[in-house]
Amino acid sequence: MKVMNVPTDRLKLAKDEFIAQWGALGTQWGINRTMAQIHALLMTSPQVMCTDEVMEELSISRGNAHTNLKELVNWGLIKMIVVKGDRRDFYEAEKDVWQIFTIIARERKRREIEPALAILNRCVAETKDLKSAEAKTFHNQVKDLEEFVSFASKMSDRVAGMKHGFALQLATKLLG
Amino acid sequence: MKVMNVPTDRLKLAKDEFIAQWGALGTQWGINRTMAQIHALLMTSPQVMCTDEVMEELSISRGNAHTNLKELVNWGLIKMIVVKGDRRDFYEAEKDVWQIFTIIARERKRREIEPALAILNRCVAETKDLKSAEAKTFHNQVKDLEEFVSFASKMSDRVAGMKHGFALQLATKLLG
DNA sequence: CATTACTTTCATTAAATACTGAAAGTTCAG
DNA sequence: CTGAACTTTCAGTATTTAATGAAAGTAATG
Repeated sequence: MKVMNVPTDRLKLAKDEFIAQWGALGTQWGINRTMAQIHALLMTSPQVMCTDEVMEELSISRGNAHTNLKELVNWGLIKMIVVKGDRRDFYEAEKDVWQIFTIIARERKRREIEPALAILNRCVAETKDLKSAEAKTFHNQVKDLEEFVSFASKMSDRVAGMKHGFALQLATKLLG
Repeated sequence: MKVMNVPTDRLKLAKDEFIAQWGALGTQWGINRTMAQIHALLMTSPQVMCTDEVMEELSISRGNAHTNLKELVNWGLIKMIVVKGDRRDFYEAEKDVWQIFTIIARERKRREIEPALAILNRCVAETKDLKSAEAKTFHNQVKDLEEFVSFASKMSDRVAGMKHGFALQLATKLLG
């Protein structure tokens, strides 16, 4: 095996650390460990990678690599790349942080906010005409929640739809 | 058993639906089902409730109820209430949606953003002085992430620290 | 059309997470 | 003190979620 020079070795250590920790974080985020690790790996890889390289690098099975690569493609966080003259599928991560942010925001909205809104709307509608004090408490609370979540949802669209520069400008004003 | 009138029955149905669905949603949010259900139950309850009432209502064990009530108190989403002349602990949920939002934002920041920042900072520092092209790619990507996450963290503080009215005003301008 | 080089699926196994219920702990009243 | 009424803990169990690896599928090549 090739003896690595010091800088490369330190890079490898930092990268492995990053991948491992990002994976652990993923679980906090409701994303599975492997998916987060693959994302970290591809995001910091200067080249596109094929399935076998990912398997090798992370010591995971083919099925696992495949499932999670597909899921990342689904989210839009990575793209499949065809290299001509090569049958293998290669993958490349989106690297622009603002893009990554908008993709994650969109996906979280779809998975977390929209179902919540659906439930809230239904519960508001189902109790609109009830007259008891208890029913009114319930109805009002759910309506407040519904209004807030609906509002948050619109805000999220608005912010994620901005160009990076504009968002930054707005935010700077806000922080200033 | 008492025969319920129609409105009460419809309320019960809506409430059960709300609790069940909110619980299911909780799992998407990385919160466990029971914790989300208890939260939904207390948030829409006109009165404070004791452990046994929660157990009864949700058909869960004492241990489970206890653990999750504690966790909700920890988050600050519910408060323990002492009723004098009664040894039992009662619980009451925070009902103001803006308060709920700021509590959840704070908690998510603590659990999701801060650990991420710690890792990113470390990886940036560890690769600052490496010279290879690959190291530079890694360093730059991680630095971009670090800057973005740090920025998002500050934004989150700023927004969650606002008074509801002010946030609303700002947001209205943004949406308008 | 048969071989090769890959991708995809899926039944099984493993790991992580949540729940139960009984036992131990605490507090207070008599 | 003692017992009653409640809270807290935790070992064991159940449920849920993720990973494996082998088998099946697909498509390009000669």
